[in-house]
Amino acid sequence: MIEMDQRVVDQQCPIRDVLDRIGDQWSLLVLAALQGGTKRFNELMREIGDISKQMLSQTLKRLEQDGFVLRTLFPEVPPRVEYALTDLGRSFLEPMGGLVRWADTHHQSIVAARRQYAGRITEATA
Amino acid sequence: MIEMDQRVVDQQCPIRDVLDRIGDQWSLLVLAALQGGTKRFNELMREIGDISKQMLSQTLKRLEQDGFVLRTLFPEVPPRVEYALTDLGRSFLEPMGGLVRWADTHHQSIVAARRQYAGRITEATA
DNA sequence: CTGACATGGTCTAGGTATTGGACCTATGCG
DNA sequence: CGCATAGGTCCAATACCTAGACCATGTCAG
Repeated sequence: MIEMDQRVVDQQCPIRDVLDRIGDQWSLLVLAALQGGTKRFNELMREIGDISKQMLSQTLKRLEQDGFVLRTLFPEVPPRVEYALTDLGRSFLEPMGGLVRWADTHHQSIVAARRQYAGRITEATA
Repeated sequence: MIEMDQRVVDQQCPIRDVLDRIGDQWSLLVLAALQGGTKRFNELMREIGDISKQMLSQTLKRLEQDGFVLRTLFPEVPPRVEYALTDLGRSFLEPMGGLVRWADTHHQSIVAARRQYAGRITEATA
């Protein structure tokens, strides 16, 4: 069995703490976007597409706070702000890569499961 | 570089689709709880602790829909329902284990980053 | 016989989070 | 002057989530 035990479910555990942070709607996406290199705020907005300014701002703030991302403000006008992954952030790309590879490999099974489920529902209500 | 490219950020891509599903507040936790074996509804409630019935119900329904979890209803009174991981669900434990290991290893760095950030803020506003 | 209890949910009311859009700063450009 | 630009913040409206009441039905205590 994989090294993942009861602690995951314990509300006080470090793993839960980390999972709660990255397990939100946007953090993984922002990290994925930054994986391509340093990016500016609006660049991230465009790239992710359907994230609101406020959420992007908040997500970046939390990622910065937790040490995944480095924020650099160039005091020009209009201001320029660059976001880049820290070493910690880059190290996170590895387990995240595993997740992404899994998603890529098993996506078909998931789509199939959804179709089958929809089928079952239709049957049941018919 | 890890095999994770621009597609991650594309809203139509399979990876994004999967990430959106597991990237909610509870899915990972439920999967972690089920990793220990078949569980009943209230057992999951107790184990996770701070999840509401509605969210647990909804999360389980989605996980079932996507083929991660198998739901078995025993038509007794009071009804008994058991939730177990499918093969797909079990296969997901592997990349998830990577994530958990990373969290465990780097938690200290994150806590340190938070402390440092708090320090900086205090400085800036002082 | 009456009534409480148990399970696995669903429904509703109220609170919290998220969204889209207006607005702000300050300068350069026509 | 007046608009554009970059990176946000603020607010109102909306979506989401929570706690708790409620449902069905059979079993067991009294």
